[in-house]
Amino acid sequence: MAMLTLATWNVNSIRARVDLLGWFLEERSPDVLCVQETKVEDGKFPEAIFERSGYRVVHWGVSAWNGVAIASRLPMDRVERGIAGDGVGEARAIAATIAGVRVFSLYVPNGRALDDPHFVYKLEWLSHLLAVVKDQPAPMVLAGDFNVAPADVDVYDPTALAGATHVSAPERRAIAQLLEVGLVDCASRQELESPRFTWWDYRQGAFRRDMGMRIDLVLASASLLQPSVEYRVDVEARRAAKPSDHAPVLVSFGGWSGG
DNA sequence: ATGCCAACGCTACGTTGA
Repeated sequence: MAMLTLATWNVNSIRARVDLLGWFLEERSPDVLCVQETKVEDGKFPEAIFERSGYRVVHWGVSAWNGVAIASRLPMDRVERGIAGDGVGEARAIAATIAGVRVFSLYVPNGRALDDPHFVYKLEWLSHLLAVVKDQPAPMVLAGDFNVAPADVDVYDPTALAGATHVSAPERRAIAQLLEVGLVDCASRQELESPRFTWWDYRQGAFRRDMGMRIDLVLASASLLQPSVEYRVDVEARRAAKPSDHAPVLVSFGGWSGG
């Protein structure tokens, strides 16, 4: 079988995105889709969206906040909720093994402000993630909304964002540490024509003005990117009616094949 | 400094998001 394509998408409520998600699965048809911010409890999760397009799906969510899922056309093994696999705490991580690759769908805490206790929680959560990655044998893929723009080029205006979350040194250090233990930021191989940003605020016509940030990341074991990799941001999904404020990111891995 | 938009929930406006 040919290379596998993985997508990640913060849908900002899966029930509000049923039609657009159905379109995405049919038109883009990734082998694997990592979803964040489903904002729904497990009992009300709309599994049928995935099943009618030929996907199986695993989800961890609670009412209203957070919520993560992985949908796959291939079998999923060793499903674990939470980055410790303990299924406690906020529903921000779910993992499964697909065709020999450990896949994580991640929704990193926002942080709110640099002097907010939630920011400490964000850094601790990322530190815990690093420990999990160090213990996890390659190959793996970390996909999701990291709520960190790794570099100044990943935001529309670094000056305007000075002092804000998502761009601070400790947050960027946490991402750099993930790269130091063997993961590669797939956007570093992006096609020139792909838009850079993955999130644009709903307000003030930010999308039209391309006032965005790249905060949705796909970090993968280096072996998966050989002999080839393709990366793109699906800006059409952000341009659609009733969009999420995030666009999907799609990565095709030459070093990952199923079946 | 705030609202600008969107989504949620014991349908009404406070909370969260980034």
